[in-house]
Amino acid sequence: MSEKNTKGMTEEEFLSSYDIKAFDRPSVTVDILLFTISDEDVSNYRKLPKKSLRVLLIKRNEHPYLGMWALPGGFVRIDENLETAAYRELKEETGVENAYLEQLYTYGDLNRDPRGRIISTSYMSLVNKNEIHMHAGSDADDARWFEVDYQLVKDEKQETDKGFIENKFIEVILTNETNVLKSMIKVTRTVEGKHVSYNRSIVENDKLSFDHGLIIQYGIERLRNKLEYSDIIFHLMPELFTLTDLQKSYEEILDKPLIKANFRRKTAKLVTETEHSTSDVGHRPSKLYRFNPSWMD
Amino acid sequence: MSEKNTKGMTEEEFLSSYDIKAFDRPSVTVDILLFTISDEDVSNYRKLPKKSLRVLLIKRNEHPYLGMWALPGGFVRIDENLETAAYRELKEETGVENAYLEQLYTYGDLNRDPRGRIISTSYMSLVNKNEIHMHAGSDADDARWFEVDYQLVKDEKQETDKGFIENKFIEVILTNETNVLKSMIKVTRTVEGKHVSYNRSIVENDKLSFDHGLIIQYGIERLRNKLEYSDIIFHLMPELFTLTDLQKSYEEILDKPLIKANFRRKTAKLVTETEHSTSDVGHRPSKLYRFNPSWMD
DNA sequence: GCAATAGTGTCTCTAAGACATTATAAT
DNA sequence: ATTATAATGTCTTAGAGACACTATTGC
Repeated sequence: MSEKNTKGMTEEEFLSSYDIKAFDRPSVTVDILLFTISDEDVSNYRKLPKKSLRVLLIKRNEHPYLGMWALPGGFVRIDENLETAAYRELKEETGVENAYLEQLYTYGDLNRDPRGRIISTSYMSLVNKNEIHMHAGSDADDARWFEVDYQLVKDEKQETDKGFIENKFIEVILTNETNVLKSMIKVTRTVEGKHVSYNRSIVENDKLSFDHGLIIQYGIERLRNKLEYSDIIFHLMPELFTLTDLQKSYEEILDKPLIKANFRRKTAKLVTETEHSTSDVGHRPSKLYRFNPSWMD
Repeated sequence: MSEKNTKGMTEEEFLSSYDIKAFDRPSVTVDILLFTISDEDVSNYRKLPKKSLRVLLIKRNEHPYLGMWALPGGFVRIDENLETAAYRELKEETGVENAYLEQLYTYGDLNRDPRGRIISTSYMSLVNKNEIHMHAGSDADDARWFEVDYQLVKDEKQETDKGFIENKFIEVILTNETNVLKSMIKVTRTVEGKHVSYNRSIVENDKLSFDHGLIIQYGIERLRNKLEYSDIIFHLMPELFTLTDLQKSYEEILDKPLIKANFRRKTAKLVTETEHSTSDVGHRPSKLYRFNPSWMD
């Protein structure tokens, strides 16, 4: 097209004279919230192992937050897509190449990073523990899995003259053999007449870097919601699994018990029975199932 | 904390020597997807007006995409939060100050903007038509509402050796007294074994700038989903409304008819009856309701 | 009376939830 | 036989969906 702008310039003329660096720009990073489910050790030979939801964190070996724990991530290169950057970081930290990856939210507050104005897009990734081959990357000499604990601590509601303010305090506790990290998140819902607004902030932070507590809390919420209406759980499962495994995984993430018969009815269309079954488990063996990706039809 | 890094620097020393501009950085913009619902003119004195979902677009008066239509938005300043930038742009373009605003998605593909590497975070805003006082801003001499039409044109599924590929073609048509804009979006779902991936791309674009067709399509999907489990519809409604108004608004967004009695049962807890009612409508008057923000309890 | 919308009653069907019963492996 | 899990049956209840019927206004 050879249309001209108000200064009589064609598109080519405009673009060649356009200096995108004339304005000061923020830096952009990606942060990866990598979840997996693993089995805890069992005491009794005939008992099944308990499932535990875990998140991968990296011990920072540089300022700021030196020695504290952070989500894997890093700067987006000028010549790579946002999603490509996320996949690259994921691979650098975990060796996983084809993992499920979903964009979560972009954090852009002014003072979230002491190094300067840094905007970060967070991604959630789900992997099955068996498919990970960890090898510490260049800026990650210390990557570890942390067990996730999530609970609503307080839910208060104050009446105001025009409506009300509701504050939910959610505590996220991340545990490891040697570390306990905590973050308390305040989710505020302000209602004034028909105007509603939400705000999330960190009110307490223990050994977690940046605003990563916020990202983790948001990610857990997203994961829980998506469990109810999507099939993402299967990214956390191995190729073959028992229905009890599947149920325990749901229960661990949602943090509530489910009734077996009902659970099986609801998930029946999502899975396909295979020829295989468990053996040597100290009790009745269980059929193994696999995910049925055509369940939507 | 006075811990030192591997080079023996304290945090202060590190930060003062840290040059965040050493790496080339992208530019960051926000784009606002502003929806409203308006009444179409009526022919018959006793008939109610039809509802129509509309989106605000701005005619570009500069390269690139000179003369085409784009979402309102602009560069994020180095000294403002991401959300603040979105609110600022929204106010500049529409005069609306307290509107509902929700982050949608961040687009970061390499070649989405011919001016250079630009990453854009999109926001969805919902306003009631009565509360808008339009006044064209500096780089927006031409802001107009477009009626939104959205339809699934084709849904094809091909078997592959390891699974299948599903392509959905969705056409978004934006109409105005003088313009018809179109965008065809392809949503691809690739299933290979248990690995599933999604991809969205524009396959046809008529008079719409950048990847804005993609943003609009995604926004409509988000809006539809949220209608089902949240109360955002009320941001599109006036202070007082009839249940029929509310129902027609749902129907317009979801693009399907609802059954009155069922609709009223389901929305009953979301609203409060008032003393007021309509009058001079050429048929039985209707009670007016208002949103009940405490419906969650 | 009529056109158009307002508002309510009720039947059916499905799915969620709760609970109970039977089955089968390892020791 | 005991223990722990596997697998299925069935009753109840809540809610979605479909449809029918009555009510009220302006002209």
